[in-house]
Amino acid sequence: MGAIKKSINWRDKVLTVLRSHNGAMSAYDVLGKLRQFNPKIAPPTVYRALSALEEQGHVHRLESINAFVACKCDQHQHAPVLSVCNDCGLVEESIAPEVLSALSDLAKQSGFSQTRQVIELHGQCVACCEGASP
Amino acid sequence: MGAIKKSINWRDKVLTVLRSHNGAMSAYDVLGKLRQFNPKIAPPTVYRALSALEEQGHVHRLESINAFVACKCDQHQHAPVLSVCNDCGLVEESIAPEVLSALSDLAKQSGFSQTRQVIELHGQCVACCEGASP
DNA sequence: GCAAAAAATGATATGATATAACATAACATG
DNA sequence: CATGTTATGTTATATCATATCATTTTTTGC
Repeated sequence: MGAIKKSINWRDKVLTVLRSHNGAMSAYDVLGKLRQFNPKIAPPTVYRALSALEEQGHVHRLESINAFVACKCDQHQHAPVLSVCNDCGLVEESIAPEVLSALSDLAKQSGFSQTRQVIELHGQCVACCEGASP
Repeated sequence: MGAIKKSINWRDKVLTVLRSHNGAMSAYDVLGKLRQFNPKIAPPTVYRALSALEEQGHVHRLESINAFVACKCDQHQHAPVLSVCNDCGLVEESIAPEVLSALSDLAKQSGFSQTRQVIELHGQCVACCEGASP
């Protein structure tokens, strides 16, 4: 009984924020958005939510730009290839079994026991390619 | 006009420091080492040297751990696969044409014009695999 | 040689990213 | 309710990186 302060589920809010963007967001971008609701929210809260979401596969971290993006397929146990457009910031997520198997072969050859793959491409997305070369 | 350098060449020193380590070093690790010679050296100097070395292909940046490693083959135009041992920190560098071509195929399919590839594996190196499973 | 231009380096400050450490609150369970 | 577990809040700080502008060095053209 009594006035129980219900805890806020930051994971859901973080995920909602990420899903409302096409491109990647930094943790502090997310923090900024969340502060619109609760000005007192601190970085660890966001990072904890992001870590949990990443473990669950709802969010991917873009290692090469220190940013995060909502998973768009929500369906895979495999590492995605993340393609980042230099021009518009769009992030495409691809499942690429052939890339992964080539990596497995490589690892096997050198006896490296891989537990995690980071595969990121930088360049121009279709729209920006076309727009840029008239 | 000879190509003789008279000022301190931090690039060479940074490269020497990196080459003297098997694993990756953070920029500030390198900075620490260089301060043994010149206590006044500042972060931008190190980052500038690292950027130049990376452009020249003498150094690779490990995006997923914010660290740097000396290139061991010094011979390629192609993006390497960098495998980082979680246990001992060793970084292996591999040339993997099949991985790259699988990535090219993928990019072509989606119309993404790739200009840079980041491919990093995390796991256990051979030595640590064997050591860890008696 | 020497001055102007270009490149590299030095120095200060700050921005951006991320986590350690500990406190408090919520919740499940016997 | 006591207890253990997990999530969240809070403070502080660690870590990574660059903007900016001053100074020095190197190159270039004569």
